[in-house]
Amino acid sequence: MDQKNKEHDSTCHKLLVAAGEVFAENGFKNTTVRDICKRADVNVAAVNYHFGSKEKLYEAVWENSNRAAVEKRMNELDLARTDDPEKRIRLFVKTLLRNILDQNRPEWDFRIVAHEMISPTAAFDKIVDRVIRPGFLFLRDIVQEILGEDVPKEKIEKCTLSIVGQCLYYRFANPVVRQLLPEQTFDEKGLEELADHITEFSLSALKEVRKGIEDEGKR
Amino acid sequence: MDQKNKEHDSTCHKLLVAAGEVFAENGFKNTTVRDICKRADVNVAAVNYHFGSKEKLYEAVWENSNRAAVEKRMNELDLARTDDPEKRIRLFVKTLLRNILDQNRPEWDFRIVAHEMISPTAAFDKIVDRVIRPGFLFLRDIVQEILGEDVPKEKIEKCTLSIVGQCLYYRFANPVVRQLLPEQTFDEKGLEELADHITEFSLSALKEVRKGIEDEGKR
DNA sequence: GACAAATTCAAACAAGTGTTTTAAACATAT
DNA sequence: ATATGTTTAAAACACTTGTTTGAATTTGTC
Repeated sequence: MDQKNKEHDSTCHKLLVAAGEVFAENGFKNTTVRDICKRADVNVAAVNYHFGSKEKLYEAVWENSNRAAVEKRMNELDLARTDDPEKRIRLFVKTLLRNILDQNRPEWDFRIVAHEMISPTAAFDKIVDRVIRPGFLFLRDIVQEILGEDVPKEKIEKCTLSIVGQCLYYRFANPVVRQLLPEQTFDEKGLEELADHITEFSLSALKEVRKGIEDEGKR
Repeated sequence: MDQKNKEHDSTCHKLLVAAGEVFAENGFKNTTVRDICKRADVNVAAVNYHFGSKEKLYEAVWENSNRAAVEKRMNELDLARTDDPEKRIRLFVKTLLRNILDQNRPEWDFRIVAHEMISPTAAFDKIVDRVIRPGFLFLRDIVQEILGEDVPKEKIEKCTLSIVGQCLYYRFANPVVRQLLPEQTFDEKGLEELADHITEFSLSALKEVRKGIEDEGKR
């Protein structure tokens, strides 16, 4: 509502920061405005005064955090425009894993996405259109390039999701992974190894898929 | 608490059924005992009378649904004991997808699991030990068999998660998939195609991984 | 049928929720 | 300095939450 005040310790700004953290931890419904205000060190009434309602604060948090995050991610992806497709996939996987798993950068965007996934709010459509679909299309085009022109659209899309699925599993099922594979770390080294594995696994599969299509073409 | 009453229209039983559905839809925190009781067509006090608390009802729901589900799933898997590894993977993928995606069977177990994933309750450890780990080990052994003895444990585990990751992505990110790929269906035909794709993709990758290991061994 | 135990029910309770109110504190411009 | 509009603060409000109460009803047993 009142977003002109962006100074670093204005009530507005403190609320946006605190709300982002708490929403990410607990989801929309499980978060109380009192929790947010306590963390922001701000009066309870501030939420409704500055944003109108808890819901509008949620939207503002998303709107605000998203702009920067999406921009950054698209920049990371653009870095890889010039390389050959295989290197681009490697970079895509690596930056995706870093974005969703690196514990050093408190990018809680993805935690909010995870919550949205099972109980969507009004923000859901925006999320898909602005952060998920661009990444999907980016990867799809690379897969397309590797598989060639003769591969049906559906196959390309399924292969694309097979790649992102391998990555996102570690985010969505993170507690499971930690219990199943206690020795797996998510520091720089762990992420690197994971990215290498997923890339190798996926490129191997893509290569075979293409071979299969070509053989089919010859018959 | 009082689980001797298992007749199909006892208050206890009605509560367990209704609670399962509502918990699956909304998670633990977002579910109200009044919602549950309304759906069960039962008085509000019944929850506390029969189960002691909302929390104990949640545990009872899990305990109850789980026994049958796990047993069924293990039976499905056992069916594939005799076949060759590739066929076993195909069957594993197919039954997994069916369990988590088939909209005809109201197996809401996985929806509860999804909720547990982002805000775990006390039930989480049981979930991993009783339903997730057995499936993981089952698949891991097949992957082991395909890749051979010389492959390091970590590689085998990563490959295993690459396979289940492809499947579970369609569960966790289901709303995204529906928006990204509107033409993808989850009926019998759609699941079949999906299972075929994931199996083909994964087996291709595994084959290449093994080849890579063997080549490395020769050097 | 009568008695006791188990169960159901409507109502109320205490605690927690988002929001509103009212007044005080603050800033800014004349 | 005064007046005006903006921001903060404490308290209260209306509502929902899980839970409890105590009476009514059903059930089981002799």
